[in-house]
Amino acid sequence: MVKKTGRPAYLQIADDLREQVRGGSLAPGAPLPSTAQLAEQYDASLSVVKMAVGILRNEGLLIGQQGKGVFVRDDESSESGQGPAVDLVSEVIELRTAVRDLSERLAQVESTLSERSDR
Amino acid sequence: MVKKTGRPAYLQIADDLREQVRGGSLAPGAPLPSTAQLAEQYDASLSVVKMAVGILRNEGLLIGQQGKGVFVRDDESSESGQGPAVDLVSEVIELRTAVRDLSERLAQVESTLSERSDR
DNA sequence: CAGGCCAACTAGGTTAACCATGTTGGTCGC
DNA sequence: GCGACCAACATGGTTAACCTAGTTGGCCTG
Repeated sequence: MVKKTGRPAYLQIADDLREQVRGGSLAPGAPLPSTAQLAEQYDASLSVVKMAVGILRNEGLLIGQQGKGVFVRDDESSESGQGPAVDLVSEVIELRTAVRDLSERLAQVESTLSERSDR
Repeated sequence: MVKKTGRPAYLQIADDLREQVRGGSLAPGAPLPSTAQLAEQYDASLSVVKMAVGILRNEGLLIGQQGKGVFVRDDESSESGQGPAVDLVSEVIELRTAVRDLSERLAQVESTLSERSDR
């Protein structure tokens, strides 16, 4: 499953899961496959899957419950008063992570470029 | 250094570093201590330090450069507060600004590259 | 002295193992 | 039947090891 692009596997899986949530393939409140099942699906190790889930958990997109599983964040479950639709929120989160990733990569390119022009 | 609170060590370290950046103790563009040094400072393993740095890197707060070190991001314009539940409208505005900034920087890099390949 | 090579650093990705903790379902004894 | 227990599963945190790759400085050779 993991493509041979330079992008690390755990980010690829995180992107894919984020896309599934945003696209509705994983509905709010729905459980994700277990870590072991995800590892088999993506043909990846348990470690990278745990990393990917950890990222999305950190972003607030997923909520893990020990002993039960990992679930797509549900508005009602997390907070009562809620504003915009989940679609918009997750899309903004996705865009934000994409922008940050691009920003970092560009900064690295710029850095190496300036370094080489100095010498 | 790591307190025995329920909060995991890698989050404690990430919080501490984030606070140092926000408080100016780590100036924009300044390098962080190496992973090994941070591990010694916090009396933690290399793994948890790498996790903490990875989180802040994912947030866009830090930028890692292989072989050199990890640096505090100096670009203040496209950096948005990583606090969750930010107003969606302002978030979109910030993202739009960030995309425009990235486009300009990318164009600059591309032109530099083409000039260089011409000669 | 000049240039190249190499050893010692750096970050970063991946994997595997161990442990803690929580949930669930089935079985066994009463 | 009912309750207690237990095995199997789940997430989550931590650690260690191995590998890739980039940078830097020093040493050695020509």
